Parts: sequence; structure tokens; C-alpha cells
Amino acid sequence: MGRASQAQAEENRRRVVETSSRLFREQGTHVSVADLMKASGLTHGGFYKQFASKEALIDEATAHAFDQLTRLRNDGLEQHAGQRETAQQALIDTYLSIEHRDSAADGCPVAALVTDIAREPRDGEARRVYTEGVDDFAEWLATEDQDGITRLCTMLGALVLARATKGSPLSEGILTAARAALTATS
Amino acid sequence: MGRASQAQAEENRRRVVETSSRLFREQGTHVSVADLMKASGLTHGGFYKQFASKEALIDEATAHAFDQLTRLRNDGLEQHAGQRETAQQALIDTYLSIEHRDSAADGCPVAALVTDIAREPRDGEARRVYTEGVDDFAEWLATEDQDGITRLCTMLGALVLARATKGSPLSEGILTAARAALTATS
DNA sequence: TGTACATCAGTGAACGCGCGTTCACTGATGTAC
DNA sequence: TGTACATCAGTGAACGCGCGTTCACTGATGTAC
Repeated sequence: MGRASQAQAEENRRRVVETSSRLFREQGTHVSVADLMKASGLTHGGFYKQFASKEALIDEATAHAFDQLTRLRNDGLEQHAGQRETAQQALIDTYLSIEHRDSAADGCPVAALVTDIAREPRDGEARRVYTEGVDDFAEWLATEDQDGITRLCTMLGALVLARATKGSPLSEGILTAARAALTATS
Repeated sequence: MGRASQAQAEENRRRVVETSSRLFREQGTHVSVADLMKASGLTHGGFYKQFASKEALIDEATAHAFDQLTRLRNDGLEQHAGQRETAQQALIDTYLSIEHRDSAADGCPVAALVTDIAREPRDGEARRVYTEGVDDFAEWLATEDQDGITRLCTMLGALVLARATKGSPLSEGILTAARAALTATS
């Protein structure tokens, strides 16, 4: 193989963060370094040329997922010409869709990482980024009638419950009920 | 050591299920067989005299946690002399308390196991028990004005989010906001 | 611009360790007479 | 009721395997002249 160019190395590093961000959301942060590297098209030996530890990658991948979430929300606002409530309603419908339930890898990191983050070290970077992400999301979801935190709790609760009960008709029922509740009150 | 009596063996088995049910809720189902046995006061070698596999123990421990939850709800109803809405409100306040946030081991399995169950095999016993448990809980929480599923989503979402953001003031804010929302609408 | 050589991204094998599971063994328990 | 012996719950060492991390090596890349 030999040495990769600086541009190639940078591109490889980006791909590892991107891939890990997806696999962590899909399967949890227990995914092994070897699997993450293989999914990125590399061998696992080179991992420590790019990252100090697996923990450091978890921090970066978490930040990456939250950047994506912020971008997605901003795009939504722009698409609805700055109409806050319309953009919120559109995001809620997407959030509580069967597609989102079935593709955690591309989905909301607040929901996908909630348990893994609760078990991360209290002073870690991943937790800091996560908490900040929850705060931002709640602010974005707020209406005149209801605070955004409660709406986020209902959305996230519905999504993780629908994932845990997938295979039973209850799963779709959860999404439908939460969608109805979050449409009626806004 | 030598052979334990039938009564002792039964008692040991019960203790392993009980201990595992707590540790799984606190730390997830990744807790090792050796740790579970040690926490139950036994050595890990004897595990397979009592259980077919770790998977089988997860099934039993999940069922045990849900039995406990059902009992707790029934006790609540009894304590409030069958007054449904009063019992519901009392449970909601306990559910969204800092004590519940900080003691997942004794707490609600719907919240504690939500991610682990989503990653369990689709046709497993643990998933079946979990889904049934969600259904029962939702039914118990229903009011004339609101379906129980949405209330459960908000409660569970708030609890897991409060756990993931623990250490930040946001964590207490989440519990307070959800408590207010679930008191206003009932 | 062309040549000589130091750098270092990526490889693949290895490290100690903990996992779920198996097994030969122990000796008090439970049973048959 | 007392004795002889088969049973089997629990022990502790071992199994193959995958984990996070380390390291000697390769050879194209980047740099100094």
C-alpha cells in the first residue's frame, strides 16, 4: 500500500467519523473499532494514526451527528420560508414516520444515543455535546402554547418505544398516537 | 462446598434473576455472567446448572422486572382506593422524580431496557414481554381526555432524557416540564 | 526541473484481557433399603 | 431409625473468540537541495 497522500488521509479520516456516526446510531457505541474501520474500507491497525482512542472517536462521531441534525432543522426552516410552526409540524411528521423508525443510522442522535450517553462518563465531551443538542432541539420546537422540552420528550419517547416494539402493531400505533397529540396542541 | 439443598438452590436461582433484573436495568444487558453471579454471591461456573444461556436469563429477568411494575401499579391503585386519576397522578409524580432518575435499578423497565430490547432478536421472549408491558402500562395511564400511549411516551422520553443529561441543570428542567404538562392535561 | 531521502498513512500480526460457555471435580443432600 | 450410596448444586480452571490497543514494517508521498 504505502503512504497515503495528505488529501487521501484527510478524506479517510472523515469517512471513519461519518461511518462511525451512522453505525453508533444504528447499533450503539459498542460497535468494535475493527468493524468501524472495515465499514470505512480500511484495516483496523491504522485507527490510532487518526484517533487517540475509541472514546475520542465517539466524541467526534457524536458531534458530527448533532451537526447534521442542526443542519437538517435549518434546512427545514428555510424550505418553509422561515414559517416556524409549519417547519416544526413538517419535522414532527418526519420524526414520527415509519421511515425514521426503521433507519436509526441516518436518524436523530438524541433518540439513537440516549442510553449510550447516559452510560458515558459524566465529564466527557460526548455528554456535553449531547446535552447542548437537547437544549437546542427543545428551543427549536417551542411554541407559544407549549415548551419545546415536553414536545421533544413525547417525540423521542414515541420513537424509541416504536423501535423497541417494532414487529407488533403497537409500534405503528405509538407513532400515530404521538403524531396526533403533537398536531392537536400546536 | 458440596451440594446445596433443593430449597437453597431454588433461593439462589431466584436471587440471580432478581439481581440480574436490577443490574440489567442499571447498566444494560451487556453486564457479564461472571458479574451477575458475583453480585448474587455465587461463582460464575454454576450458572449453566440453572439457566440454558445468558439469553434465557435476560428473558426471565425482563419478565421479573415487568411483574414488579404491574404489582407496583396495582398497589398504587389500591392505596388510592381505586381512584384511577389520583393513582395515575401519584405514579406520574414518582415516575418523573429525581429519585427515579437516579435509581434505574429499581425503576421502570420500559425506560431502562428500551434500547437493549430494540437490539434483541425480533422473535425473542424478552421483546414479547416488553411489548405486552408497554401495552398494559398505556392502558393503565389512559384518561377520558388523552390516550395512555402518548402520556407514556412523554413520561418515558422525559425519564431517559433526564438520565442522559444528568449533571446539567437541564436534567431537572426536563422532569419539571414533563410533570407540569402531564398534570395540566388530566 | 530533477534527484535523494526522510516522513508517515496504512497494513497485518500480535498483546493482555474479559466475554459466554464447558467440564472435571467436590461433598453435602436426598433416597433406597 | 440408621446406614450405604447415587445425585447434583456449586466450584474453579479452562476453551475459543473478539475486544481495544500496540508495533515492526512497507512504500508512495512530500521535501530539501
